[in-house]
Amino acid sequence: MESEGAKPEFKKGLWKPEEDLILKAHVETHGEGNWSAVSKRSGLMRCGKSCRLRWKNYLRPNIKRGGMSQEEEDMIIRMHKLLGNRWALIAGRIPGRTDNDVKNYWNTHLNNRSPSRKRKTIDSELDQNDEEKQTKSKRLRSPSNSQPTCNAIAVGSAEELEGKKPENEERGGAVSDAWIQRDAQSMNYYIESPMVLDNNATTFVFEDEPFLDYWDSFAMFESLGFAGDW
DNA sequence: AACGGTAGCAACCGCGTTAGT
DNA sequence: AACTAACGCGGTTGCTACCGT
Repeated sequence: MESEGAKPEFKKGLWKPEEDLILKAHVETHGEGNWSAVSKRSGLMRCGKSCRLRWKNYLRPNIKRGGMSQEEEDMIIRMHKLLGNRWALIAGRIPGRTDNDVKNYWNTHLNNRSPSRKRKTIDSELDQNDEEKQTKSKRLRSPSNSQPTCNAIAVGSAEELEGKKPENEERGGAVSDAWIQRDAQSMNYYIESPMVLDNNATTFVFEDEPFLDYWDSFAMFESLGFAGDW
């Protein structure tokens, strides 16, 4: 029962190129932040939230468009194993990719179960036949339609990656620590079922190597605060 | 060629957290 | 300390393009 005129009518739906230009120009001159003021100052009839999202997911510099590389895909898989649905955290490890990107990619390419999308995919068993079906479908269009080859890479724990303990367990879903073995003496984690990929850009861990030695520097940095904890 | 079904992306919504007053 | 506004995140939905029949 909002009285007319009480609150401005914000535009919804897809952004037009000219709106993008306005927003981009505005942010470039005024900087990020204070999104609620952006619509007023810029003349865009979009709510601040919408502006922020558009900037963050699309207009920001260094945003990567296009399909995920095999490296990125592997990274997503590994990180999801660790962190669950913490898309922002996962995206933070993949330069140029946004949480929305990662989330969408996971839901469409990697997560066969696709729980949020209740389309009639018929069988709930999701066996190998499912893969056949998918192969028949649009996945063929994708240049990188190969299934993930990495299904067992997990290092550290979600707490380590975040540098804190999760306040809310249910948020972010299941974090599988089952992959991780910890050496009581060396106090290092080991992968239980590692898969070694010949790829320098990623941080896969060899069976006999303590993961900290291989973890990327950013993660290392983040872990430091936690490392003294135990 | 037309139609229906589906995948994929973009954007919205609701809620929790944080910062400012 | 309490309240409010802004921000950030994850879940969900809408729309469009594409594919198979």
